[in-house]
Amino acid sequence: VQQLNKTDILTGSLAILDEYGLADLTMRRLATALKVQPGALYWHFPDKQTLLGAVADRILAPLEEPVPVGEWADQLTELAYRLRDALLAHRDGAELVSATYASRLTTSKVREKMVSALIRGGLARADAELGAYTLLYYILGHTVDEQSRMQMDSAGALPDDASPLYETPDTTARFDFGLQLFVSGVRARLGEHAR
Amino acid sequence: VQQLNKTDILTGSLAILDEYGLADLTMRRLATALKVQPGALYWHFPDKQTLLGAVADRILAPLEEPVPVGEWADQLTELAYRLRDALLAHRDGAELVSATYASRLTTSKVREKMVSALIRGGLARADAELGAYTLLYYILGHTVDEQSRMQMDSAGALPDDASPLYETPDTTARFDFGLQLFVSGVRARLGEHAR
DNA sequence: ACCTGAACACCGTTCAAGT
DNA sequence: ACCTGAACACCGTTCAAGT
Repeated sequence: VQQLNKTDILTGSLAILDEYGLADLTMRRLATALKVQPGALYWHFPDKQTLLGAVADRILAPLEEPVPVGEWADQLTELAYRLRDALLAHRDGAELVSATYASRLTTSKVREKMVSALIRGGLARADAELGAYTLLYYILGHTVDEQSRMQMDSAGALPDDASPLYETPDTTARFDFGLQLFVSGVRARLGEHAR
Repeated sequence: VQQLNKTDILTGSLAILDEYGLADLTMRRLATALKVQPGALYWHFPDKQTLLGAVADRILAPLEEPVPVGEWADQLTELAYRLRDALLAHRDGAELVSATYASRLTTSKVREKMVSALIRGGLARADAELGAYTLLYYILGHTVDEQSRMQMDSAGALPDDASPLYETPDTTARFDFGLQLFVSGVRARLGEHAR
């Protein structure tokens, strides 16, 4: 740890994120962890927002992997699961991405891949764009909720086996519900009914 | 403005929100606006989070109004539009609600009304609950995006008539797309095809 | 080019003490 | 019961000055 570079800063950011959460990911704490003065970070990144954007990119890196060929609906489902997995892979990952990716989402690779899948499915370009946004909003919203609940539960140290029975225990099934609802909606729009 | 009460505080909060935005809605600025010391606010609200929660409730108050009788899909559409309108009625309204309502959403009236509509439509209770979440996530995500874009545009003071042509100008139509996609998805799940 | 030292202008929250 | 005064423990950001 002699010469600071962007990669070190991002790695340090993810370490703090995973161990202490988004609220503790401050420029000053990050600087301390990197054994550097707070001002040093500003030589590499213009401001905190930009840094968080770069962290978000790192979190979403697994989505660069090409999705296997197949039916459009399967590809879409695959993309959705990958996105959710990437967000869940880091503490507060969903919150960070949805907070910093608000408008940058427009230029994200995931979105483009979803659009292509929808176009191959038969949607017009304009509809495919709107559809991709719809799915993205759902995935982010659901995952932020799921993750915050997970963390609340583990922090609450639930009284023994009193796990929340009132909820479907299988969060993946819950996620899949909305996902399949979306796919069904697209199918209906395409005039398909079978499957 | 002699004796401070919760209502005054909430009204003052909304005033700051509308005029300066969520970032400027701080306990200290609020106190100054109310001609009071910051500590005074803590006699009425335990912390900022709770205060913001109460502000969110005020923003969503219009949704208490009973929704007219009709087909379930129409009721759902009506609820969705009302929610969006309520969020758009205040600067950063969508952001504030989606940030503070993360888990409180579970106990919101809107959600319950959506659930009832979906049950009347024919979904099982468990599916109706999941469906309501799905719709809610979409509405919040879409509206946060829409509102932030609105504010970026008006701040950017677009070079004359160079309004964003690359996007569907009608944001309501964009919103409706995802909404109808959702309704179609539910219909498909119900085994309906007509309409 | 890259970082330190030190400051600036803020935050949310607490709490004794006043009325 | 309700609020003030004053502090505590933080923030993000800037920038002259050092190497």
